[in-house]
Amino acid sequence: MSVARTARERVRAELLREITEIARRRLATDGAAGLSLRAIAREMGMVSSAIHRYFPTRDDLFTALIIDGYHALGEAVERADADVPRTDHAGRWLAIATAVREWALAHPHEYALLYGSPVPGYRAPAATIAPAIRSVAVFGRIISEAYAAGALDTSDSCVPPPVDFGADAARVREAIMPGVPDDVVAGALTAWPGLFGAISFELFGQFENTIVERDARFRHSMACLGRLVGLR
Amino acid sequence: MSVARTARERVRAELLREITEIARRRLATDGAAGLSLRAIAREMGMVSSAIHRYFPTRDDLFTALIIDGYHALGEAVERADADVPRTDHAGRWLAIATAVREWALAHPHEYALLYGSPVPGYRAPAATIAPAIRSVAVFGRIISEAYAAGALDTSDSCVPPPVDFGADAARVREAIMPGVPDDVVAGALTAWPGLFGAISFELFGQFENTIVERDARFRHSMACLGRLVGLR
DNA sequence: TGTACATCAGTGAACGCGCGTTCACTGATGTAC
DNA sequence: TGTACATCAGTGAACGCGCGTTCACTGATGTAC
Repeated sequence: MSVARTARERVRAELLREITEIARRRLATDGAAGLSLRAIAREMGMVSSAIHRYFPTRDDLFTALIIDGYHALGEAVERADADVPRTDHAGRWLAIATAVREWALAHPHEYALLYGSPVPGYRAPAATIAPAIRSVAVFGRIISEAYAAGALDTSDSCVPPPVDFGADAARVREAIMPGVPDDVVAGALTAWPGLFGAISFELFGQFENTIVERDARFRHSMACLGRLVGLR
Repeated sequence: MSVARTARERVRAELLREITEIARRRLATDGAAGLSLRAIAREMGMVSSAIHRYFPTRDDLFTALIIDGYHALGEAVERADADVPRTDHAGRWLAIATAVREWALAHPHEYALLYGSPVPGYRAPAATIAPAIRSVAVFGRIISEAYAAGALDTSDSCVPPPVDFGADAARVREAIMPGVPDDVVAGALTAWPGLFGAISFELFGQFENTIVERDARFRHSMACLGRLVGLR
């Protein structure tokens, strides 16, 4: 019964884990587009067709990797946020930004899979949407709480948002930033992509031969972007 | 003599052009990693080996595409800058940012080649460095001229840069931003990657199902990032 | 506890593709006298 | 202007690889009575 059934199921779960682990490692050498089911099967000592028992299709493996990646990043962000006093909103922002960067530096190819160029021929299914939101939801919570606490200094931070931005702002507010007015939402939608711009530039080589003190530069950039939303 | 010699050379130049044109088109369906010399040769009605007369190696084709891409983007940015009165520094910033975005939207796969995930196994040779600077050099010029004209309002724009940032700032100043003090260089190094973060988010699907008014949002973001350097 | 049956994992062969690069070669174009 | 030679473009065959996916199959594991 359930013990015996678990025996088979446990092996299956373990193999699923091992496949994605090898796949993650192979991303580094082959890239997402070059990821090969056959190569993974070979590395596992399996015959090439056996892998389809676990991932019927190459795209299914991608989907699993993407979902895992978003969750891993989201978890790192949640942990980083939890380590900072709730009322230190600027500190929380810096902490989660740093967590994203550190995760990206530690897992550059997974980061590229999530935030780099899309894989040609692959369309992410709906199942990837919810995990994708996990990290940005933490950011939204920080902004919400800071605003509710009256801790945002928006005196000079940004120009007023355009009038036709209301519907988009409402969507964002509803999803991850309850109670926050349009202009703050707009600022947040500059700061958050700004974080990923900074990381992508660093990771994809745009700072090569120019920027050496990358930690310092990053912290400073994040402080600037934080001020833009009123975090100081 | 030179007329006859040009006959052959003109055919060669034309074929080189045609090959890169097909390659650019194929980027859309195959992605950079999937770009195939054989497929290009096929499309040109050539035998597959003939293409090596033009690009000895697949990597040589990549290099050509990257250099062409940086130049095309750089030219678009230069043209956009030229259309705005020299003293309207904030307007020039918005114009070049918009030019980058429009070029990216019109050539998403070339943009991905330049600013997306690196192609596995390909290392960009030194010949790509100079063209890569062309667009950011225009940005640097705008900042330099604005600063020299006393047009930057840095009163509240950003926190002071970290002390160990001096050497990096000096390198940037020397290369593209003559005469500009460290704190403004630091701000510029937040705004510029911020621009690419905004574009990559839009292009790589992070705004899907959320942001509809993308032009408005982009303009607003750029205004915020501009203020961060003191452009207003 | 033992037996009959159903489920599932992994095998091995095959289908039908694709790729980059090399090499000896033919024939056209260009050059020098 | 004409001839001899050198350069170059394109051919076709080959080398040695790779891939995703399907399918009939064996044999082990799990389930129900």
